[in-house]
Amino acid sequence: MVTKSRAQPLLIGKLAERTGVNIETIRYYERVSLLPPPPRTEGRQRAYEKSHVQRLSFIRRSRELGFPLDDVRTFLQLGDDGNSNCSATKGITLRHLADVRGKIASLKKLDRALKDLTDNCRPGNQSSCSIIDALHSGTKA
Amino acid sequence: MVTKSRAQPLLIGKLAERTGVNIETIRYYERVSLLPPPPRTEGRQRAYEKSHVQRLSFIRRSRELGFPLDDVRTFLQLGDDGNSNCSATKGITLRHLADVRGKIASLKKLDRALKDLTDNCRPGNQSSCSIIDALHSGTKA
DNA sequence: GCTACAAGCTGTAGTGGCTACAGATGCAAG
DNA sequence: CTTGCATCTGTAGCCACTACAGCTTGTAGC
Repeated sequence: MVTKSRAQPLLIGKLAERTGVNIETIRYYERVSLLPPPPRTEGRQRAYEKSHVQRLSFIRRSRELGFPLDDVRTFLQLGDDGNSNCSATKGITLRHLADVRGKIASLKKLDRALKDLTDNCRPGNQSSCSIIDALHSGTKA
Repeated sequence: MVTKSRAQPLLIGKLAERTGVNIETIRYYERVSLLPPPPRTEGRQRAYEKSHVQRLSFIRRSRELGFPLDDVRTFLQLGDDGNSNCSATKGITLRHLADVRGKIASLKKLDRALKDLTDNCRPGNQSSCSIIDALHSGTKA
């Protein structure tokens, strides 16, 4: 068994497997300049290295936290510049948190409205439907 | 003062004003067969009637409740068929409600994770940023 | 009638963040 | 040599709009 002194590059399928990111998505990230174009093999296949695994994992974790790609790009640039400008990062994160909370609030309103609608709906009893009626009349329940 | 025995048709701008739906959106709804093509004036401008106001308001209320256009289309068809099939309507609404609740749940997870991230972040103290660090290392806080 | 200008028209492209092809290569095993 | 999988490029589709370019129609004032 020969021990390799250097890790050899990963083809895109392996990178996808290690990071849990779809192959098509990886190529998409390259196209939109989130992931730098990797070196290629002789046969023009992408040959990734450790740094790509790290960068892509970073992107994936950011996406799992719901950051838009533009924010992820900013995070990456801050990192690349050496100064991971902390207050800028915090600002972005706080804005995103506010956004998430706004979405929760409006979804909760929907939840209540939809619950009212279904609670008042008893199919089979009458010819009309209270949900359809509500949508027609503009009343909330 | 002459009283008109029939309401005269609305041009698209007036319909938009009355229903609160964007003009471009109205034309879009026509294109995707949510709103039937209205008769036209001599100059080929859309001339809407009361029924269009009602139908468009129905769509707007459905959209405010977050129903996808396909669901709205189904609701409208049920109405057009005369039998506003109540159990079908309720089924769609319950599915949508479940969807909304799923979204709330995942946004709440995001909320917690983002809050942890920002709580632990105190800019200015050190050169690195705990948020960026967390995104790199994959820890939750 | 003429001139502005508003309002309407059609058709197309862009948004975000992927995802799904089609059709052409690359590459390793049998 | 062939099979069959992986990868390649480029394009189109998803959702529900929104924005724009470039045109025609309608209206109000002079």
